[in-house]
Amino acid sequence: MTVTLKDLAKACGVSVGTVSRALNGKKEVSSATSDKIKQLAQSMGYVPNRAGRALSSQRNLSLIGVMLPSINSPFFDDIKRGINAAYQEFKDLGLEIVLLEREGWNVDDHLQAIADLKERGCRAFALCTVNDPRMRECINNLSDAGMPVVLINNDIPDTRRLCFVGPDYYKSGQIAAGMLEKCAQGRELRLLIVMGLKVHEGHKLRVQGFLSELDAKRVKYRIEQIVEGMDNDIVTQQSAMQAFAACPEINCVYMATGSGVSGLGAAIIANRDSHRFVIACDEIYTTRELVKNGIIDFVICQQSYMQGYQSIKRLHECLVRQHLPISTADYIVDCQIKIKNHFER
Amino acid sequence: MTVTLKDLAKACGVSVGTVSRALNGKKEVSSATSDKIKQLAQSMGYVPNRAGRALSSQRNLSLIGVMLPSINSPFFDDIKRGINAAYQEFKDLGLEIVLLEREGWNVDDHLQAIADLKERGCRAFALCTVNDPRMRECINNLSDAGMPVVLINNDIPDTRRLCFVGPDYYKSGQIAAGMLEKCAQGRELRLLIVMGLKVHEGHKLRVQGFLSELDAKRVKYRIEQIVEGMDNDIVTQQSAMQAFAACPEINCVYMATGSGVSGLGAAIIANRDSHRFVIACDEIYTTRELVKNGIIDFVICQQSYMQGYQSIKRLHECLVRQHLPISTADYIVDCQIKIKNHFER
DNA sequence: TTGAAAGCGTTACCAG
DNA sequence: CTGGTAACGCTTTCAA
Repeated sequence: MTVTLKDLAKACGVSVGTVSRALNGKKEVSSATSDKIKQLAQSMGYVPNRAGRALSSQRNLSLIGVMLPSINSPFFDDIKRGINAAYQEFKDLGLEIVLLEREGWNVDDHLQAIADLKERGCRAFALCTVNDPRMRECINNLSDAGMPVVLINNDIPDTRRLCFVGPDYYKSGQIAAGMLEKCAQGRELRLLIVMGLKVHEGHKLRVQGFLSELDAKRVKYRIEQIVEGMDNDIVTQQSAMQAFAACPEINCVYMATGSGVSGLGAAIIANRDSHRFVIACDEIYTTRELVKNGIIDFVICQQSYMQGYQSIKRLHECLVRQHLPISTADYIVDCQIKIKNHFER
Repeated sequence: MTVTLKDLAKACGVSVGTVSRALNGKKEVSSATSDKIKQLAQSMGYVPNRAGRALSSQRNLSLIGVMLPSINSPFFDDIKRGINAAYQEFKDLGLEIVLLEREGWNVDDHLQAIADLKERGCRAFALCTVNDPRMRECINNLSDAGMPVVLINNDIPDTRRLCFVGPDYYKSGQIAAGMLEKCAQGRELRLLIVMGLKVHEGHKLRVQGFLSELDAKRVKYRIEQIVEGMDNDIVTQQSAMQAFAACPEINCVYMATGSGVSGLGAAIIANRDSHRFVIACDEIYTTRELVKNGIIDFVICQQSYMQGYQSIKRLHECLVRQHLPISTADYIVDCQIKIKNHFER
C-alpha cells in the first residue's frame, strides 16, 4: 500500500493539514513537530500523489519560465516542439509555461528576460543561455532561493543549476571522427573545419573531440583550414569559398556547428567538380535537404525535441514532488548519426 | 477555462453522475440523453481530467496486460526497462501492469497467456507475438470488445490493433546498405547474410530493404551465402564458420537479426586473418562488447527502451482519456547507427 | 501553532 | 433511468 498524508497524520498523532504544511515547508509549523513529521515521512517512504496535488492546487499551478535565444534560429524549432509536447502532457497536472524568446546571446537581454519571468511568478526555469559571470550569479541566486534551474543545450558548469539537458559535444566530435575513419580507409584527409560562435562552448568541444579521436585512431590527416562561420550563412559561404579556392586539395569538411549550414551547402555546390566528404551537425530543414541531395554525407544529430521535452518534465517533476530527494543527474541525449536514407520516403 | 463534468451537467440540465455515465458508455442511460450529452461534450471541447479520474477510480485501476516472448532473450531487457519506467511514471495516475513472459513464439502459449491476462482483469494489451490466423482473430476480438491492443516490435497488419510500436525494418536494412555504400568506396562486396527466425517478418524485411538499397545505389556486390541463424548462438556460429570456410572471399557480413550475435562474433574472431566489414542489428550487451572490440563495425539499433515505454504510455492514455478521439498512428522508432565511440567512456 | 473542513474532477454506490 | 453523495489525496482557508 502506498502511504498517504492521512497515514502520516495518524502515525504522528496530528492532523492532515499539519502534515501537509510541514512537508511543504510552511513556516507556521513548530520546528519540533515539523522535524518529526519529515522524519516519519522519510522512514515510511511517503511519496506525494500527483493527482491529489494537481487537483487540489490547480489555481496555484506550477509555473515554469523558459528562455531561449531562438528568434531567427531554426535550430530551436524542435526544442520548442518538445517543450510544447510536455506542456500538453502535463497541463492537467497543473503545469503552466511562460516562454520568452530572444534573438542572440546578449547577457543583458537574457538577464532581463529571466527577471521578467520571475516577475511573472515563475518558480522554476529552463534556460538556454551564455556562460558569463553575471549569468552564473543569477543562476546561483535562483537555485539558492529554491527555484530550480535547468540548462538546455549549453551547459554552464560550476553553477548550482539543477541539471543540464543536452548533448555530449565532445563525444559528438569523436563520433564524427569515428565515421570518417571507417570511410577514409587509409587515405589521407585534407580537412576544412568550420567553427560556430565563440560564446558556444559546445562547438569548441566538438572540434577537440574530433581531432583527439582522429589522433587516437591514427587517421592520417592535415588541417588545411579552420574558419569561423559565425553561425551565419553568408559568412560561412564566403569563408568556405575562400578555403576551397586556396586549397583545392581539401577532401573533407567537418562543420562543428548547426547554423550557417546553407552557406556551406552553397559553397560546396559551387565547387562540385571535386568530391568532398562532408559531415555536419544538428538536424534542421536545410541540413536535411542537403543530405537528401547528397551534398552532405552524414549529420550528427542531438535529439533536440527530447531536450525540450525532458527539461520541462524534469522541472515539473521537481515542483510537483517537492520535498523529495530529486535527481540532479544530467540528461545527456544520444548522438545520432543520420544519412540520406533517414530522410527518404 | 477548461470545461468539466459539472459544466456539461449544467448545460444539459442533468446531474454530474449522469454525464459521467453517458460519457463512459454505461448502458443505464437513455440513448436520448446520452446522445445529447456526447454531442455537447464534443462541441464544448470537453477533455477528461486525468487527475480527477486517477483519484476517483484508484481502486478500479487501469490494468494493462503485457505479454512478451522474453524468456532467455536479452533483447527484451530494454523493452522491459521501458515498460517499468512507464509504470513508475503513471502508477499514481491509476496504472497497473501485469507482465507475462514466455519463451519462444508458440501461438498456443501466447494465446493462453493472453487468456490469462484477460482472466486477471486486464482491459488493454501490449503484445509482442506472432502473425498467425488464430492470433489475428484473438486481436480482433479484443479490439471489438473495446480492449485496445498495441503490438510491440513485430507488427501484424490487417488486424484491428490500436497501433504498432516498433521499428521500420525495411528502412533499417536500407540504412545498413547506405552505410556500406559510404564505406565500400567502389570495391565489390562479397556478402554473407545472416537471417533470423522465420516467424519474424521484420528480419525478412530488413534483408529486402538492404538488397534493394544496394541495387538502388548501384553498389557492386555478390551474395556469397545466406544462412539461417535461427536466433541461436550455436547455429549461427556453425553456419558462419562453414560460410567463411567455403568462401574466404567474403568481405562483408550483414546480420539481419539481433539474436545469435555472440555466435557470429565467435566465428569472426576465429577467422580474424582477413578483415571483414560487419553490420549487426539491435543493441544488447554482447553486441556492444563486440563493437567495442572492433569485431562489429556498425550496429543499427531500434530504441527498444522507447518501444516499451511508449506502448504503455499509449495504452494508458487510451484508458484514461476514454471516449475521446484516440490516435491510432503507429509509433515508429528511429534507426540509430551506432559505432564504437557510442559505447566508450 | 494546530485542527477541521471545503474544494479540486471524477467515479461508484445507493435511493428513488 | 436518474439524482445525490461519498470517496480518492492534497492544499488552503477559517477557527480555535
